[in-house]
Amino acid sequence: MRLTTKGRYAVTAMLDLAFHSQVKPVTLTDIAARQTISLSYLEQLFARLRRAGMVKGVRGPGGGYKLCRKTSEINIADIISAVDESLDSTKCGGEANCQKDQACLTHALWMGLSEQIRNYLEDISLADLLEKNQVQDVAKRQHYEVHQAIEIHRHPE
Amino acid sequence: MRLTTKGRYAVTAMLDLAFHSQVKPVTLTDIAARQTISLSYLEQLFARLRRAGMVKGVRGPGGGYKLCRKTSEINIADIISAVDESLDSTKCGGEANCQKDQACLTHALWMGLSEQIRNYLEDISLADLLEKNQVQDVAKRQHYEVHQAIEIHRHPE
DNA sequence: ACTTAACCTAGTAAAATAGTCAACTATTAG
DNA sequence: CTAATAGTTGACTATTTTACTAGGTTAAGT
Repeated sequence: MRLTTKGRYAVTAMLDLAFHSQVKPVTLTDIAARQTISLSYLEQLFARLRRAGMVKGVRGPGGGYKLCRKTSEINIADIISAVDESLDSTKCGGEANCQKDQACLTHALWMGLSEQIRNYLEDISLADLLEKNQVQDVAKRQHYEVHQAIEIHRHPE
Repeated sequence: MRLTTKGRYAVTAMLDLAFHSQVKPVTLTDIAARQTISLSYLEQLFARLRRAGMVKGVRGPGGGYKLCRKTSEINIADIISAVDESLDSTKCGGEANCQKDQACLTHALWMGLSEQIRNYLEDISLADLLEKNQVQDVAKRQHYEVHQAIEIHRHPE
């Protein structure tokens, strides 16, 4: 399991979706605006998330995306796996033949680490994250920030 | 702490160095040949490892690199930190202002994960890895593999 | 019909990764 | 001393991944 910014974008978007889609579907346009991620990049990410069966797209006006499962049944490891092409960190895909049909020196190390990270992230669900007060606070602020985003950048000449 | 192939290369090279440098310094040329990493890429990695005070270069004939500390005092997290420029996985470098001076939604998550991974890797020293039989076996095989690399790929016509 | 928003394709800019090349310096064996 | 060794450095190239843009098509609601 690699850890890059791509997975972070996906988790952030899913968290935003989980928070805002309780009533009706959420458009990618909204997520893009709130999380400052480009719309088309979100489309790419959500195409993968949809193929992985994690979200469902609803077309037409009033449409958007919603979660396929409950927030307590969606864990972070799955989200990252869905958007990350090569989810093995061992180069040989667990085949242990990275180098001339031999296990590479650090093969066991990376397998162990990969498992460790996966275990950690599998135990964290979107629901867990939503429960945390800090996240809710941030999300609320992002909800209303538009109205207050002005009047800051005025410095004396 | 990000996890990419770059860090893996560094750990592999350091492990090779730890194994072979017990008597005399090891040249990057040797490591490059054994681990099939390009010499110049190794030079880049070892330049960073040297600046981080983990290895020492010995010039002239019979020279090469050797470890500055004992294998039991070099952990994997330090190696990865040394070669990886941006060792924070939070985009804002722990400043919690990734987005318009606010903590991003997933800030706490990535901080926790980063710490988790670091803890895991800090507890593993080069000595630990060397002790593992599997690693020693592989290293020995790599020592002698040249003599046996033929006669495999003959299949009946 | 018209709008909305998912869905899809192709391309592209920027960054990180991986590797190359060439010049230079310090060391040491002979 | 000299030549060979091997680290040191910087600039440069190629590839891949990441992030984004532009343009469409399709399905659903009004």
